[in-house]
Amino acid sequence: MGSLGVLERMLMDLLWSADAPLTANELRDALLDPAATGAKPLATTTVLTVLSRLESKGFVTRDRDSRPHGYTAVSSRAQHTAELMHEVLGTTSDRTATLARFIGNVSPQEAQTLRALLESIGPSPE
Amino acid sequence: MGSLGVLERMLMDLLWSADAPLTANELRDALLDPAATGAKPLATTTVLTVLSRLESKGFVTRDRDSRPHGYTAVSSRAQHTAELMHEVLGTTSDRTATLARFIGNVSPQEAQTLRALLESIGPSPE
DNA sequence: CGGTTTTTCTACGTGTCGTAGAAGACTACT
DNA sequence: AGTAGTCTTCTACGACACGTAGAAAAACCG
Repeated sequence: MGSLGVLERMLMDLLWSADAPLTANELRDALLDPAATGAKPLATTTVLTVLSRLESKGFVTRDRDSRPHGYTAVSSRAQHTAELMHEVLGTTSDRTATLARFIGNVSPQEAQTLRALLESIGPSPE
Repeated sequence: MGSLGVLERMLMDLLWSADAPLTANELRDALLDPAATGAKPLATTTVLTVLSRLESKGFVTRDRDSRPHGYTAVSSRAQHTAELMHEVLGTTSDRTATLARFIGNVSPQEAQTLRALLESIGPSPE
């Protein structure tokens, strides 16, 4: 599946949370900031390599003109996750049954959220 | 993620479609049946190895008493897929936004299905 | 008991990912 | 423009998951 490794995932999380392009060094530093709980410093090249892989997988774009290349997530975290969910859903032939199990496990609040979302998409035909 | 390899997936598909436990040889044969389009025969041991891995991952159980061990999927395909979807959903912090994107991409028919399912789970207030 | 079938153990090749050094390209400052 | 510093690319290696399967051990059947 189009899943991500651990480091890849951490970088994507940072890029998703950022509202502007980030450079490799900014990302490397950001990986140490929070708590620094046993966080070992990564080589910049490590970050660069992973960013390249993410680029070739289509998850990030880089601005090749600005010199410290700025990296940006292609789609939002929500978008990406939703796509993954659809991908997973697509692996089954029994979509309705799957959705039933899926719905059967959401919290009441989320059920409410879903109802609202379905309303907004296309008002329920009475 | 708890995803499966190609062969693992094919075996799970067979087990999910079966209503009775299958043996390794039955599974190996089943992998050739359909079309046989470039399907190369697998060694029985290959199937056994993968089944063992699937067992240790908790996806199948085997009946160790009957002699050609009978293998059975632990949960239905729908159940498994739904769990995967929840797993994916759990990787985001922004669950509502993710659900919004998810709902935004379902077909109208499926939206209808979802409405019905949400109704049955707990009638919409009002 | 002996042959056949089944299971377990072990292993190897490939692909992906984390990791990073070395070399090359680019920027900036003097 | 030249040199020092920074950034990127190239290349590589170890670890792990998975597809693949042989060899050996265990169990079954006649």
